[in-house]
Amino acid sequence: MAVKIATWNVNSLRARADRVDAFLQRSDVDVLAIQETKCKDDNFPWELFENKGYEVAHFGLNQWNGVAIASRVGMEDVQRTFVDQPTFGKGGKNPTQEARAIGATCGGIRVWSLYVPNGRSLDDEHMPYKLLWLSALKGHAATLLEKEPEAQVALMGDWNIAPFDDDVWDIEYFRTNLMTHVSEPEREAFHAFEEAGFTDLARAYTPGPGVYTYWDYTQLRFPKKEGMRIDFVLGSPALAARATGAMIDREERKGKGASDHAPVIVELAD
DNA sequence: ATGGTCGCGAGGCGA
Repeated sequence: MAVKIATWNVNSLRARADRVDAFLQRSDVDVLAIQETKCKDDNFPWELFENKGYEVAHFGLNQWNGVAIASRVGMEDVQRTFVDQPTFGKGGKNPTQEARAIGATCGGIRVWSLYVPNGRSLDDEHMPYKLLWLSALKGHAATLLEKEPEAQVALMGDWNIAPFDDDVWDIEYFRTNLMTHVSEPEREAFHAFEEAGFTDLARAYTPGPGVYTYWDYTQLRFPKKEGMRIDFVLGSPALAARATGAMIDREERKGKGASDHAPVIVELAD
């Protein structure tokens, strides 16, 4: 069965409920990986998905982070946090597992909805956390393929990394201002997934330059076309072999009440 | 105009 899978950082599911509803309606996706739900189970809009025939699994601990998977092709073996997922506590105090990863098997695909730590600044303690988090995730993903080389795995989410210079509107601006998302350690952490056998399933169908998935709310970044490509669907070899198309729903970034991220959709053949 | 925008939740943090 041909399926469509998508990832979208909604920046609050409650604030974006109507937009998510409309997106499901028009996109016809079978699986949606959501990031930044910004809620707990108590105030998660379950009916939004159930009314449309989707099963949904959520992992949210507080008003920050929060990840979910909605699927109408099955939802098995839900897993909250991956093996050896690092913890974080500001100033090293009270380190806790954050709600940044949820996995489930949907239609034979091991789907992970991922919200990679931001890093905040190059010299912030959040940056080593980000790098360690990615290293541990890569370890988990590589283990999946060692156990089952033909496994269909989709690592989908907000990676908070722009892997190539063309993935930001002006690399010199980022370099000059010592900005995150483009540093070599971050890029190496991303490319390690490719070395482990994973492929960016959307890029071949959405070539740059000037193609982005995120635009900052400030400084008129969207109308000025100053964005970043930081949301990705990385597929294992068996999944990559099924990819037939992809699109970035840039229209979703327009208008009042938009998330700062656009959905990334990947089409898979039988 | 040395900021400019969001969301959460009720002041400041996170992005």
